Amino acid sequence: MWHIEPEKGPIYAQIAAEVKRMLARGELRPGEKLPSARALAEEARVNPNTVVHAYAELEREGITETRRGLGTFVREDVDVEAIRRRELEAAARGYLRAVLALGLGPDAAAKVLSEVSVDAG
Amino acid sequence: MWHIEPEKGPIYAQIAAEVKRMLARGELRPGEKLPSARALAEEARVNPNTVVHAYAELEREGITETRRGLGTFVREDVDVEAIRRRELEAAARGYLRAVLALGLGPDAAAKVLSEVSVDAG
DNA sequence: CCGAGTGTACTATAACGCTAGTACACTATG
DNA sequence: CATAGTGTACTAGCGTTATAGTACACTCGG
Repeated sequence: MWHIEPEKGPIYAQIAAEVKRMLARGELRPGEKLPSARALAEEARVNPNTVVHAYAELEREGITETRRGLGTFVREDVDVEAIRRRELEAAARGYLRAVLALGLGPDAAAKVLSEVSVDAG
Repeated sequence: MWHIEPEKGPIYAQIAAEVKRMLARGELRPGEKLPSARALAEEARVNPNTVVHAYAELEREGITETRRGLGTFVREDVDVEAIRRRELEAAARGYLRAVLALGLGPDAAAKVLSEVSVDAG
């Protein structure tokens, strides 16, 4: 679950993104407690400071709240659907931008998308 | 043309990617000379060393060749279509992976793609 | 031969992300 | 009160990326 790829950008950002994805998938719900910074750091083989950084980022975005001595929790009032939509559209825009930058159009974007698979190759 | 966004990953990687995109779009052809490191550095408001780094990366990938005292050139034998295809599929796979990570399927990926536009929002 | 343009090779500095380690404050539970 | 679990706040060091500056080697054209 908490597997980190050091090659793909800042670790703290990956952790924050994974939390958002878990919310979008329903594996994490409003009000639920996230793993403690120390626990998640150990599980993901990462420095506790890095997890703290990730949690701070999530709090900055209004997704979590931190209760000193208690832990970090998903806020009760998060709009999960909005988060999913936002992440989804950001990914789609990024893809579309990349395709246009290659001099091709939305049609090509859709076509290639239907042809690829996620595994290597 | 050579506008760099410091927020989006290593500058040298952005420069290398832009060269590949120009190849894919036909704005740069096999045998053509790239701007000198110093010239491109000035135009992109970037350090010459950074451009050298980018060109070295392109050479490592077999896309360019460097002739000392002359400049850096696109190799005559580059397969432009292969580069375009590779970049395109990499983008598509990245998008698809992101959508699947959100707990949705290829159908949703296609649907959202058809709805978004590249400009903000 | 000379000069301009080019790539190459260094040194040094700085910011950022990450790691490592330590100490302290707060909360709940026994 | 004592303890365990938690968040918070530091200091220090490392590697990568980028900047700045300098010097040198090569190629071409005049």
